[in-house]
Amino acid sequence: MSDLPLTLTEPLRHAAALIPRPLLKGRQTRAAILDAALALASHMGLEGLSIGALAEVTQMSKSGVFAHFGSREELQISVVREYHAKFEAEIFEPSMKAARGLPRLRAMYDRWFKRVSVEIDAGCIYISGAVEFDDRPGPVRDALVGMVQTWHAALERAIRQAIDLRQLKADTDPQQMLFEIHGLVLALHHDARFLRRPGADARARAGFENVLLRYLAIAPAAERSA
Amino acid sequence: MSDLPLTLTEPLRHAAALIPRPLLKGRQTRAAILDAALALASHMGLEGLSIGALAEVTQMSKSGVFAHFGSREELQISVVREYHAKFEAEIFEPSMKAARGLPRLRAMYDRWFKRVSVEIDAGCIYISGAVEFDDRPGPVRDALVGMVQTWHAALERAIRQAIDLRQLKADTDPQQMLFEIHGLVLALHHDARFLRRPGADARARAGFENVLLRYLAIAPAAERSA
DNA sequence: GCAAAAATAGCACGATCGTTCGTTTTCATG
DNA sequence: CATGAAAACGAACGATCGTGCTATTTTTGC
Repeated sequence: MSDLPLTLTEPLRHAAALIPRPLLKGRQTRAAILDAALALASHMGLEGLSIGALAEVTQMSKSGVFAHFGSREELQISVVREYHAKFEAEIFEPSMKAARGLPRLRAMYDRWFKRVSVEIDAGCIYISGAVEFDDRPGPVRDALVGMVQTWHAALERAIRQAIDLRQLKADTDPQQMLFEIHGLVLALHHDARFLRRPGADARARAGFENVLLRYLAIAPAAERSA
Repeated sequence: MSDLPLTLTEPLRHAAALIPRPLLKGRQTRAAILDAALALASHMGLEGLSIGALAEVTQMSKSGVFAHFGSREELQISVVREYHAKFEAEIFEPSMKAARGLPRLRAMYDRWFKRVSVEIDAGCIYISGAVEFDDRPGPVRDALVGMVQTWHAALERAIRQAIDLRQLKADTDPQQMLFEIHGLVLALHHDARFLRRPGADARARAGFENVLLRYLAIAPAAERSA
């Protein structure tokens, strides 16, 4: 029930995994369940996630799985949080090692982009969740919205820094640019996963360069890539 | 079961409604059910569409509703076909009255765009269906893919005509341009319906102009709009 | 209006859903 | 090793799902 503070980053999650403290076995099976739930939700969507199917996959009883979350809704929220944690660890944080401004924005887009297309089989829960819960109020939707906004804010920050560094035109509208970049990722997700059109990732890359071209302060030849 | 030929446009649907021929009452209640199903699927998704809820809404018995389609899957396919018919009638066909090339492309985008954002409450089934069925093989997915491809082909045709008419640069890659435009619509759907961000439609319009700006053969000042 | 046919209702089925409760097993620790 | 707590199980619940059946009602063609 009370599940660590509501912070989006949940910094304690990994710390608790390292220290062999109480680590009451429950926490690690909970993590295992969450792992399976994440995979399941990637294929069936958050709404398609069922406790019965989850119990079968994890070789547990339904009630055993259920006890870890207290309700289906809490399970869904936990899955969203878990996805967010992984997204931050694998997409956001590594990109922060790139230099501020354009290189960092590029790094973010590259990793985001790969997560949506190339990556083996996992569908992006941010995208599928957005469609599933755009009409369905409640805590699951709220959690999803919050985390997507966190990611968008990070992207917008990178854009603003690129403007401040004179890499992008001074009159660039960060939200407009973000909108266009986000559209490319959504189109990639659609074409690659749904239409299964080959070459979608090349078009997403080209699209990014095209967007950049429009907002870039100087000729592309002079740009330095990390 | 056998439900008129498999043609995507189903030209007989309306014709049958006009001629007071057999018009076995079943057809018109079927149409009423389909209407309700369309509204329901717009909110709950195609997977959230249940025969029980549909029976309640239409004030019929479950078996009465069921009899019209023979299976849930066939109901879903019928909903997809119905949506496609409406989409063609309200988006595609009116746009064909615009002049070939750029004006027609603009008309298509405008109507598409309005359908996704402004329009009262109906979520776009092409978009939600794409996410729901990207991982789920079967006839519903096949129907969806076919109809989305039909629409994309129409857009691509308009782009190619604009190239032939020298309105767009000769080296324009139609699929690339389509990809970018499609992304704008998806981003609009996401920002307007999920994030409920105000001004998303303005950004979608601006994005379209930006894409156009890149592929336009001549300076935008010289362009004539219908 | 009558008979044939089509449309709808009523009922029941097996399955699965989320959830509850009481028991049993497993674990962490004195 | 003993003991209390935590974790997992098993069975059952009410609800809803899609889908068969068999009546019953409504519509259609003559």
